[in-house]
Amino acid sequence: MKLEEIIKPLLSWYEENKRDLPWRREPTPYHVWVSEIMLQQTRVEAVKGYYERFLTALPQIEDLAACPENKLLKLWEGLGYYNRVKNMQKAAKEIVLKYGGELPADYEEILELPGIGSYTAGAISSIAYGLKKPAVDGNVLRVLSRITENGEDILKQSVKRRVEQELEAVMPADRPGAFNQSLMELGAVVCIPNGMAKCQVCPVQHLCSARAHGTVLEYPKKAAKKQRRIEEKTVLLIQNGQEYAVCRRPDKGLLAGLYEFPNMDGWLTEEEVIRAVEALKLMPLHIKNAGEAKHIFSHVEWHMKGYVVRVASTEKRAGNLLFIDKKESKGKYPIPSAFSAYRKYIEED
DNA sequence: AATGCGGGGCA
DNA sequence: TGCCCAGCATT
Repeated sequence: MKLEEIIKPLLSWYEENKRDLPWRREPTPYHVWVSEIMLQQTRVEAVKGYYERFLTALPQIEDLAACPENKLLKLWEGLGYYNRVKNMQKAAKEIVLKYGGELPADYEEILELPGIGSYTAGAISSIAYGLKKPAVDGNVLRVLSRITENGEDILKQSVKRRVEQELEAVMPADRPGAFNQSLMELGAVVCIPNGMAKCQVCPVQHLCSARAHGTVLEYPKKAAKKQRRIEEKTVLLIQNGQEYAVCRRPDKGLLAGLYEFPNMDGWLTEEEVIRAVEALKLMPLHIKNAGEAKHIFSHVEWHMKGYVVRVASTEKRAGNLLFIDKKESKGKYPIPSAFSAYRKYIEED
């Protein structure tokens, strides 16, 4: 099978079957960029709402460059991988300074921007600028590994690099964006990752080696993942009248720069919690169990026990704690989904 | 080359 | 529960 045989059937199929997605309506470089960053390791359905809200709040690259960080993270709250949006703002500032507020129409220059790797650079180059550059993501690697029955580990960088070279050599110069999207679209709706691939409706089924041999479900091959570690935490919902305590996480590492409820490593007893609160120069009045919760990240699990602690204090700050008003703070502080089980304790009554 | 980085949907 | 998702940066 020659790789270029897939081009015509894929393009025809794509024109007939492509989904109506928000970022396909007006594919300006900025729009394509925002959508591609949001779509990194994130499903289309999860992105749709965020995409519309983000562009309504920040319609131009200049708006993104000038946005305060808390507002920026708030727009991303719940989407995950928060470095994506921080890098996007860094890039926006560079674009304003160096390129007059427009993304450069050049693959290598786009690739230099923070948060943009070969996939995203290829997607922007091909979809927004019509440049002949491949956009090889997980979908593309899966589809091609099945068509060619290639048993190499698609997580290896070397495999991705070779696929990029092979595609660039054969992809159509007149419709690079449609070609790239046709491969991804096929992976998303036909040659799907979980469950049964819909080979009966596949436009390249006659070219697919795995289909011919009944081995579709054996591809793609991937190396086994490392096991997650487990962390036990005690989460405090510290209430002082109409205010509750939050603190900002460090600038590096997990959930960097987001806000959280004060918490400590390990499971503390009520007595230990009382003493910990006193150590913060707060006077505990009452403590109540807030139950257990679990949150799973890709590389770690949090097993949390929560306590509601009512305190007496006139301080706005205690240590690195920040007491914020239940009403006034509404929508201001980005708090990750890991704490969603405990939000109800600090919402308005 | 290996690891860190979120969150949710689905088999 | 485990797997995967329109990946990238850092080490």
